[in-house]
Order: sequence, then structure tokens, then C-alpha cells
Amino acid sequence: MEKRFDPSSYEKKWQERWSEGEFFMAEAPSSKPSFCIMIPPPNVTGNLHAGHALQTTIQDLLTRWKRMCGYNALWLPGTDHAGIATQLMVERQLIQEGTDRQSLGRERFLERAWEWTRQHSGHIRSQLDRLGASCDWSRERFTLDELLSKAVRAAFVSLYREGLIARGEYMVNWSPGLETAISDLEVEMRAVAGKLYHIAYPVEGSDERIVVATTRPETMLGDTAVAMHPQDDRYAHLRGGKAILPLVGRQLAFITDEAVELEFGTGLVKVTPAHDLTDFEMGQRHDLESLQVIDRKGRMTAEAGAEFAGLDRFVARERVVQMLQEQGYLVKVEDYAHNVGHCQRSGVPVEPMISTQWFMDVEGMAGQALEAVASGDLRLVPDSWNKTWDHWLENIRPWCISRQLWWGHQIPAWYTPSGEVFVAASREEAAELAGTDEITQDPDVLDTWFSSALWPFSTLGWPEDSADFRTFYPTDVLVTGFDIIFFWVARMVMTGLHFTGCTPFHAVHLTGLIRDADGQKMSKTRGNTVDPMELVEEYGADAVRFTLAILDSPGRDIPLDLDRMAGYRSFGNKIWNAVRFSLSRVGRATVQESLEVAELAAPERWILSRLSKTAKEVNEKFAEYRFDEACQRLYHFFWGELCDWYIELSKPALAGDSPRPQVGEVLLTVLDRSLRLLHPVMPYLTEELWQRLPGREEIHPATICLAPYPVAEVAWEDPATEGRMEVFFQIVAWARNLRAEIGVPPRDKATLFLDSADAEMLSFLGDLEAMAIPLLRLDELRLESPPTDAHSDVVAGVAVGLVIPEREMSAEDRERLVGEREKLLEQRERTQDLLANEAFLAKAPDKVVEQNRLRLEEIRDRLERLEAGLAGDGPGVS
RNA sequence: GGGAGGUUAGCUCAGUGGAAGAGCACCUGCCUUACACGCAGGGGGUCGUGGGUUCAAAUCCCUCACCUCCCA
Repeated sequence: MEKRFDPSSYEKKWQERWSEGEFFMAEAPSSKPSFCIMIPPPNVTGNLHAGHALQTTIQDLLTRWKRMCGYNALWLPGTDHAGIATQLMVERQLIQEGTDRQSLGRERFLERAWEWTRQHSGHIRSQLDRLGASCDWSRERFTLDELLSKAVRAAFVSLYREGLIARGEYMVNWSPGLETAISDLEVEMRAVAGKLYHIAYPVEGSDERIVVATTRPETMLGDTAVAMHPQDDRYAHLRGGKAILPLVGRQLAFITDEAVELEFGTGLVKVTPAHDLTDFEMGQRHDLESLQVIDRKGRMTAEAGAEFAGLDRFVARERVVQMLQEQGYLVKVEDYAHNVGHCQRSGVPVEPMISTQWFMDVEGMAGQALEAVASGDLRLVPDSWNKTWDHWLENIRPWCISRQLWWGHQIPAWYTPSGEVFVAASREEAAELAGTDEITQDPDVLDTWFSSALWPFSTLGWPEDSADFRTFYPTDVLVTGFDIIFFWVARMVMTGLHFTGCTPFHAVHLTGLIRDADGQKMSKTRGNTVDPMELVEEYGADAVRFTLAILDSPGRDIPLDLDRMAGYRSFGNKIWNAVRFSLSRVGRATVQESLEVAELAAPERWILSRLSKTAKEVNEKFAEYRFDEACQRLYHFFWGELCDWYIELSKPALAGDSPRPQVGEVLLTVLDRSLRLLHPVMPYLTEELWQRLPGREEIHPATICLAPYPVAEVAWEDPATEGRMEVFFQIVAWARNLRAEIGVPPRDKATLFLDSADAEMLSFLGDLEAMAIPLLRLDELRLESPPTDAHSDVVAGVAVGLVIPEREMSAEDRERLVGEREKLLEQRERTQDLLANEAFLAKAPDKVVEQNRLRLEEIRDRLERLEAGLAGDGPGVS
């Protein structure tokens, strides 16, 4: 076996073999229970980032675990067409070529977009493959596939016919950057250091001037009223009168409306129904005229007046302010920090605008989604998200689902020349409904998230009653970042409940955000992003996966620490060498399916007992989505118990110095199960090493991917042996510590004395003689009371003594012992006080009282030895 | 303004009522033929502040401070 541990020497090999085989293909139908995860589809033309690597790791871990547990496991991969993102990329390409989408035309633009998509479509797969993702690629899906498009049309038509989707003229969030409407979720509030302009409006037929305050003076050009709160007595005299709009001269009625805040500015506000949501609603209540003064590109319209028409809205603002100033209407300007909605994608301030769009009424579905979490049908992990979930769904508003884009699912609505609308799954059907062939399809496309919302079932063939749908739906768990809990998760739950009558998954594991080592958010602008493929290159996929999994503690962001990743690569090296060593020493031994523990010596019984408990715990932790704790346990078991203790203890037996029954068999069997336990997290390394274990082909499938996942072996659990071995380990630690503290050169041999009133314990320790001697570099082990010239102490009830020839107690030794005595005295006092406390004796559980009694006893024993050592001339006590 | 989370060893984080843990970093000694991506040993924390409940609090309750994020 190669001495060098080098992940690159085997990771690609297994990646290729796995993809040749059909290990990851799920069956439908199947006699086995199903387990299904739908990948959150990455953007088809995108790149995997660190967050994807985390989610991929978790999803693959779960899928591999369940597959090994005997489930018909499906992890369905796929990509999203990502309407805006992809369209922007193609448009950028066109601009470089000196053209644009308008001059290309819709059809040719879409051809280009498909070409672009095809060019990139293999990229995501190759990255997932490299991470070891065990997806079923025979079921790969793309949101614009015909299969999914059919589902999108079916869902749209159904919702339309139920009256839950409708077209209407409302105020929407308009992105002048993208020139499309966007949903509330795509608006990002940003703190802006703006100004508050106080503007005087003359009152008609009076010398009085009222003052209104606004952060957006350019919208005054579209004002059609002035509003006050109905209980505001300050302006009662103005009711029924009119104000005159400066610069324009239009008459503005005074209206009263509850929406006006008494405390804001003077209490009088300008009303611009076409460019502010509150004003729009007031406009509807009071039947106000609505004047659109800003267009789709964010420029002033002709309605704004000849002086402003065509100006950018921010240029117009300066101009309006300047003119107000010149004409004496500007009362004052204050600095004003406020939040302004920005288009998440383009970064441009959103322009509230009245426009005709398709809206989906989600209130009823939101109620069902609320109920699903409240009743426990759907579990959010961690459940600290429940409140956020409730709050959002309780305040949900209609979802604007139409986008003025070309790349996406074109809305399945057709119009007759007279403007009548027919919604149908196909043009033919629409024509039939319309009774004419002269129909044109709505040019808009659906919000990308509309098709994503159907992902868990559209990918399985819904609305057809397919074998896949019957086998895998509802799916089991969704693994995704909390940042898309509303964009995606809530909407999948809503549509799932609506169309399929159940939540599309039973649990949602929400991962934290990957941050850099300093805890900073990763972003392209900061330049601190990490390319997971580079990490894989440097550390190996297994180390990347192990690091991400062990750092994934619930509800917390993950600072990606590369030192730590290097540490887990070392763990791979450790595993490699443990197997290499074992294979070179076990002779003809083979992996066993089961072992009869009664015939085994203590170290074998101990490691098998520990293995059983580890298997039990790892299964439990996986089931609880505590991947961090599961990995912690695996790491500690393999390194801290198997390597540090068991392999060391088995060396004398393997060398034939002190044979024990079935040492090789036990070692190989423990390795077999350990590798299987580790496989979901470290698939490559475990497969590579597992293949080399002699005898495993007799009892297992050809790949570790399909081998059974280890569970607890109750017959192997042996608490008594574990307890005694623990005493032995403590004694070894005591002796090692002593040797190191007093600086005994490693070559110097010593004699260990052990004595105990517990005869069984003593004989147990005596049986470990052959192991204690090399571990502690002893001349001999003697089961008798330590002589006076020994360094002695009491460890776990056993009197221990170490005699190191030709050494006298130095000043440092004495000093150390005095320090030790101080500590013991302090502890004795504390424990004595506690045991003298009647309330404690009365109320604390017996177990705790007993624990403290034993503690006190041991402290006294140790003090006694220590005092004796300090008093005598010998090496003393430690 | 509303909500969520955080504050534990130099760093990044586990730990939810009974004497403070991990990885990395650090110090000391070791190339003990599986592994220097290693072995052994060690130092290091009044568990943010103030109060309360309890025989017993990092852990439960309240106050305050600071940090992060989400929503309006």
C-alpha cells in the first residue's frame, strides 16, 4: 500500500467509477422504503459557491446514509433557468457584440439564451460530481424542460380557473434597472442618507401657505391632492378647499385619511397616487386622479411637464428643488436618514409604479403553510425559524408573478384583438376557447420562483400520476440556506399543499451562511469568496466535506477556517495510515460479519463496545440533523479511541509477543465498520480503503456505497470492561504525566507498582501487563503496594507507584508536590463543606451525594500519600 | 419600531442544572519502523454585566451592555 496519503490519487478514480455504475439510481416503484431529497437547483449558468458546497455535503451525507440504511434513496439533481440572472448575462454578451436584445428580437434572443445555457449546463454537474455528490443523474431536471414547463402551465391554468391568479392594474415595485416589475421579496431596503424637503403650497383664495415634507420632491409633479389626518384639528379650516401645486399650478383637493401620520412633518402630506404605495391606496379610497410622471426607465414623462420630460428622475429632483428655491417655495431642507427600497438584482432604487401585471393570491395557501408548521407536519430545523415563518406568512400580500423579460416560462394567456383574455395550457386550447385563431400570447414571463415553487413535484412528473411521483412524493427533507426561506421554501410549501394536499417535504434543514475565517460575509465585491473547487483541489473533497459537516451547527453561520480544513485533511492521513498499518500486520485475518465477544480479551471487548456506542450515537445524530456532533463523535472514535488506544494496545499481540484471540479479525472488523460509518461524510477515502480490506467481499456488496450502515451491536456493549479499561487509561496517563513532569528521558526504564483492594480490578490490570510495558517503557509491572521510594499516588481507587532508578527528588519535584498539596487541600475543603451541608444531603440526588463521598475519599488517600512523600527522602509522591 | 440569534481558552466554536470541552494556535520532550498531515505531556477561561430562582447555575428567570442578521 502506498505510504503517501494523497487524495488526488483516488478521488477522481472513484468519481468515474461511481458515475459508470448505477449505484445512485433510484427505483420506481420499489419494494424498499423511499428516501428523497430534491436539490435546490443552482443557476444553470452559475458556479457553485461555498454555500452550495455545504448544502451539497449535507444532502449527500443524508442520501448516502439512507441508501446504506437500505432505503431506495433518490437525490434528484437539476438546475434553474434563473430568469433575470441568465438574461442579464446574455444581454451583456450582446452588448459586447455591439447589439442588444431589442434589435435581435425575441426569437433570436431566446436561441442565444439556450445556446448559452447549453454551453454551461455541464458545469454544475462536474462540480457536484467532484464533491462526491451521489445524485441520480438519470433524473436530472431543468426548470425550462418540457416536463417542468408543462407543470408550470398546468399550475397556472388551474390557479387562474380557481380565481387565485388574476391580471390587474396595481402598484408594483418597478425596477428601472431591469425594466420589469419585481416582487416584494426582491426589494431590499437600504439605509440612505437623504434629505427631507419642506415645500410651501399656496392655499387657493387665501394668503396662507401650507407646508408639506417629502424626500422625493420630483414626484410633486404628479401630486393630485394634499392629505391630513381626519382628527387633525390644526387644518380643519382647509377642508373643502384647494391648494395650488407650485411650478405646475394644478389645483389639489384637501382630503382626510387615516393613513396620514400626525407627527410626520407638518401633518399635511402631498399625495402622488402614481408613485407611492400609500398614496396609491389613498387615491383609490378618494377616487383621485393618477398622473404617471416617471416612466419605465426612470425618466420623467411628458405628464411631468415640458421642462422635465425625458430627464432622469434624480436629475429632475435637482431641477425641481432648484426651481422651487428660485420661486420661493422651498421652505427648508434637512438631512434625513431613511430606508429606500432597492432592486436586489440591479441595485437601482425601486420606483413604485402602477402597471398591469399578473398576481397570485397566496393568502389562503399561506394559512395552510402556517398550519403545517404549527401542527408539526413540517419541521423547520432549527425551529427558531418558526416565528419568522409565521410573521411573514401572516403578513403576506399578493405575489406579482409576471416579469417583463423574455427568458423564462411565457405566461400561458392569449388575447383576442378585442383584448379578451384566454388562459390555457396551449395555444390550440386557447384558440378553441376564444373561438378564433387570431390570438397573441402575453409577452411576459413568469417569475423564476414560480417554477421553483413547483420543483418538488414537477420534477417527479406532476401533474401526471407517474411512478416517480407515487414513489418519492412527498420528499423527506429539504436542505437549503435560510436566505431563500420565503423566495423558495414557503412558496414550495404553499403550492405543495394546494396542489398535492401535503407539504412537499417533512423537514427543512436551514443551513447558516458560509463566512470567511474572520466572520465576514463572502461577497464578490469584498473579494473574499472561496471557490469550493479550489478547496477540493488543495485539501481533497473528503476534507472539504468533513470540515463543512463538522462546522454545521444549527442556527449559526460558519466561518470557513482553512487551518481547520488542513486539520481534517490530516484526519484523512490518520485513517489512511491506520488502515495501512493494520493491513501490514493482520496476516491472514479477514473482516468478520459478527464476533463472539465472550472469547475476546479486554482490549477487543472494549473497542467493540465503543464501536457499538459510536454507531448508535452517529445514527441518532444524523437523524437529528446534528452533523456537527456526529462528525465530532466519528473523529474522536477513530483517532482518540481506535488509533490512540486500541491500535497501540494491539501492537504486542499483532507482533506475536503476547497473542490474544482474534486480534486481527477484530481490528479489521472495527476498520470495516468505522469506514462504513465515515462513508457518508468521506466517501472517497472510505471507498478506497474499504476495497482493500481482506474478506469484506465475502460479506458485502462490491461498493461501500451500498454496504449496510453500521448500527449498535447490543451484544458487544460491555460497560464493565469499559469502566476498567478507563481506569487503566488513567493510570497510563498518570505515569506518562509523571515521567514528563520530572523529565525522565524516554530511554530510562521504570517499574510500575499497582495495588488495590478490588482484587478483580487488580487482576484485570495484571492481564494488561504486556501492553503496559511498551506503552510506559517499563522494566516490569508489579501488583503490589508501591515501596516508600516510589513516586506514588492514588488513581481511580488504585494505589499506583513508579520507581525510577537513581533519581533523587529535586527542588522542582518538591515544589510541584507542594503545589499539588495546595490544590488537594482546597478540594478537600470544598467537598467536605458540601457534604456537611444538610440541605445538600437532603435535596441532592443520592447519586450526586455518593459521587462526592467517593471524591472526598480519594482526595484523602492522595493527600496521605503525598504527605508521606514530602516527609520522606525518597522520590516522593505525585 | 418588531423579531431572531450571539457574547465560553489566543482564534473558530460545542456544551442547557450537578466539580469547564473540541479543533487550530502556543510551550516542552520525542524521527518509540502506521502516520512529523505524527506521538507524549503541558500552559491557558471569575463561561459579557448586574440581580433572582435552586442544596447546586455557563446552563433556568429578569436587567443592562455590545455584536450579527431578518422584517417594517
